[in-house]
This record gives sequence, C-alpha cells and structure tokens, in this order.
Amino acid sequence: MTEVAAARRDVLLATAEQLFAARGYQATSVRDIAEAMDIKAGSLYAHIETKEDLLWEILTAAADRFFAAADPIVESDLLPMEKLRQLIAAHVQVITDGASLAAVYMNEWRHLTDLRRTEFTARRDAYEALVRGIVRDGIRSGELADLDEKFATLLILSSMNWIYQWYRTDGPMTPDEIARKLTEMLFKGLRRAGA
Amino acid sequence: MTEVAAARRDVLLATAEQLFAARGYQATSVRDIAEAMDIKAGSLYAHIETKEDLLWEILTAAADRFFAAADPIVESDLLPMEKLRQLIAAHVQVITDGASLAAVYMNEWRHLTDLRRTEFTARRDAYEALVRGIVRDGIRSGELADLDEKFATLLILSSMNWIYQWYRTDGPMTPDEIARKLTEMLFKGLRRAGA
DNA sequence: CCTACCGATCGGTAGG
DNA sequence: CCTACCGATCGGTAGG
Repeated sequence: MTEVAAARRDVLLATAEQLFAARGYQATSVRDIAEAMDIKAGSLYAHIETKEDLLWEILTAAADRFFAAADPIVESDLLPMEKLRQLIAAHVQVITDGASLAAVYMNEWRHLTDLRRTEFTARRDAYEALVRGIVRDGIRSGELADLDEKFATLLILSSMNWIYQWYRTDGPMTPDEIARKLTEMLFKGLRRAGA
Repeated sequence: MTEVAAARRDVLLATAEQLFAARGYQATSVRDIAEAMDIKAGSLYAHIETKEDLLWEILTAAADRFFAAADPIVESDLLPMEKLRQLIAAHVQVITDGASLAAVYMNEWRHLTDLRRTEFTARRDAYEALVRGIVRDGIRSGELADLDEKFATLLILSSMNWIYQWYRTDGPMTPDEIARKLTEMLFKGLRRAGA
C-alpha cells in the first residue's frame, strides 16, 4: 500500500469514527461517509470490504489505546492505590483525547456480527479484569476498604466511562483536573470527613 | 379506544422496548416488531402513526418513572444526605425494575427528530438539576464535603446509570442491596478509613 | 388485522 | 476514484 493510500484510509477511518459517534453505526450509511469525504459511495470499497470493517477497526484501535495506557501501570511495582490513581489518569486521558472514539467504543460494539462481538467483549472483560486485579490488591494491602471487589470495579469503570458524554475540549477542566477530581471523590467519598 | 385495543398497544410498546433495548432503534425494523407480535408489519399502523412514535412513548414513560420516583423525595423536608440516599435507592429501583426501559432511555434518545430530542434532553437536564440541587444543599449544610457540585452530580448519575449494563434479575444482588452498596461507596469512598 | 404494494434507501459490485 | 447498477430491505399506505 502506498503512503497516500494509507493516508486516505486514515481519513476514512476518522470520518467514519466521527459519524458513528454522532449518529450511531446503523444510522450512518456508507453514502454519508463518502459524502463527508467528497467521494462517491462505491469508491469506499477500494479501501474496505464491508461497512462493518470500519466499525471493527475503530473498536480495535480504541481497545488498543486503553490497553496501551493501562499495561505499563499494571505491570509496574507501584503500590495498588498509586496504580489505581495512575490508571484512572491514563484511562481518562484516552477518553478525553478521543471522545468520539470513546463514544463508539462504549455504544456501537453490539452492532458487530457474532464472532467479532465475542472477541470484542472478551477484550473488554480482560480490561475490566486488569482494573479488578488492582482493586483486589488494594483491598488485600489494606489501602482500600474491605469492599465488594466487583462492585467497586464497576463503580470505577462507570464513572470513568461516562466522561465522554459531557467532556468538551473547550470546557473548563483539563483531562488531568478531571482525573484528579474523580480520583479524590472516589477515594475520599462525597461525605464531609468526620461527618 | 376499547380495552382490548389499549392492551394490544401495551404489548406493542413492550415488544418495541425489548427490541430497541437489545438491538437499538435503528437496527430494529417495524417488521421485526410485527414478527415478534405474530402480526404483519402493516398492522402496526393501526396503533401508531410512525415508528418514532414508539420510541417517543417509551422514552416519555421512562422519564415519567424517574421523576415519579424522585419528586416526592426532592419535595420532602428530609436532610440533604438522607434525600440523596433515598433518591439513589429510588433511581436504582427504576433501573432494576425495567432494565430494558433504562437501556432505551440511556442510548436511543438521539434517534429522535429535532423537536422531540430537544424536549427529551430538556427533561433529562431537569432531572440532573434535581439531583444537583440536593448535592448543593448537602454541601451547604456541611453533610457533604466541599465538592465541585456539578462534577459530584455527574459522578452520582453516571454510577447509577451504568447499572442497567450489568444488572440481571437473577443476579446475586437485590436492587436494595445495590443501592445500599452504591450509596456507601459513594459517600464513604473506596479508601480504608484513616488510611 | 391482512394483502398487496409504493418510492426511497440500503450495502455492495462490475467495469472502467 | 467514478458511473451505473444490483437485489434486498426500509417505513409506510390503500383498500378491504
């Protein structure tokens, strides 16, 4: 593949990502994508075989980013709570860095056909297991309270994953501020200390 | 309208709700809905004018439930933190009581056409404002820490709204247990007390 | 609630 | 990357 063709493919993926995030996969036609690129629908098929390939590549790229951000932290020898703090910062960074990528990742995977959907959810579960492992270690080390491990993991993931819904690049908070505030609220709780 | 016709309409709405929750609005055809009811697609239009009417009625019913659960608590004269505790329990109850309704509520509203989408998001914002009002009062009364009010509200809402993703009627936790655990984690935080 | 049908749009292909 | 087109499916309607 030539460099130019590779670049065109990246434009195609970025265009599809934006439209899938804004309207959803099913509501986005190949003609919508082509029009946004100023080409004809049939021309897309010089780059892909099916519309689902676009979704699959976007979802795979998103999963790759989350793992690339988390893996070095998980494998480090930091204490569990510091691992958790850094993982939250890294995860939030991935989301704020590509809010439309995150939106597709959270919402559109169920439109994959069976085999790919199974592979996707397996990776998602594996990521959840990484977070859960840190939570478990934190409970054992005594840094975290004696929590329901699975429930706490879901609370952490859900609070992070909701961010793409309201985050705006031109909003008042930087990604780091978001991560810091979230970590503090999750760790310390909403109650006034001593109340 | 006869009672029989009203009952058929309820079946239609319940069927659409299930399918919209499972596959998404756009991926569900009127033929899918008709087939699930063992009738022909054209027959649906004895009950509705457009497919979007189904989505709109489901979303309106969902919003009604959330407000019906929250309003008496908001208008009570309980202390802010107790209000928040009860609101979380009531909100979780609505979600666990109808996980597919909640799924449609969270995911499918963006497929509404402009006017209805605007009305929907306005109601959603109004609900968020209810929660935020309690959070504000809790901060002022000193029951809650000196939090970023909006951020804390989003944390509470996101942690509640994620529940439909994993809740199963035959799972190990009752709705009350979920609400209790969630409240405790949100209020006390994940860190070991004194750590 | 059914039969029979409408125009529009869908994802995708052949040949250039 | 385009033109021209394919069969399938879409939401919806008329008349019974």
